[in-house]
Amino acid sequence: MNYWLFKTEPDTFGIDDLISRPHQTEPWDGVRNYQARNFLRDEVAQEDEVFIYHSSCKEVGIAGIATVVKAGYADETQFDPESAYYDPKANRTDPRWYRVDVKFKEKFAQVLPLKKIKSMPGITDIGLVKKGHRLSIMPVNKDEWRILKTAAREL
DNA sequence: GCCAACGTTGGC
DNA sequence: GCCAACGTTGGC
Repeated sequence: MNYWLFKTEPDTFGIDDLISRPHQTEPWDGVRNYQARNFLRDEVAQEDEVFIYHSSCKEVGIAGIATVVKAGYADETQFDPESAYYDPKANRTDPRWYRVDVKFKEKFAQVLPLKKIKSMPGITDIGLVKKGHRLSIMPVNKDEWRILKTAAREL
């Protein structure tokens, strides 16, 4: 089992939106970065766990946890001319963009702030604290997953 | 709104 | 395949 961090802008779709969805489940679509796409297509597996990270908002940080309930499959929005994520160069025989389905698991009482994450001694590997921190889908190693989850629950 | 740190595009 | 120009992300 692997661990991940998915970024989202809560003004558009945050952890509360995930909670209010039918079955508390939502396709994680609209990812349009090749490195992030490769993770979604090749590595994110059913039952993996995911930190839901809120960006570009008042309280930047990790808001909760979701579980992957469906591994990578074609992101339907790439084929939809009405969608903001439409990609005219995409084709169905060889989809360019992928998504997974995630289901809500846990919401922390408070968001674990980015500032705090950066100050934690054991947290040196996660993409948030390194260069290349703009990736919207990033792996989290097992040790840092445990440290961050524990810290978030103790807030 | 600023701007650093990227990623992508396209001319050559 | 290089790289300048351009676009986007995201913290502050």
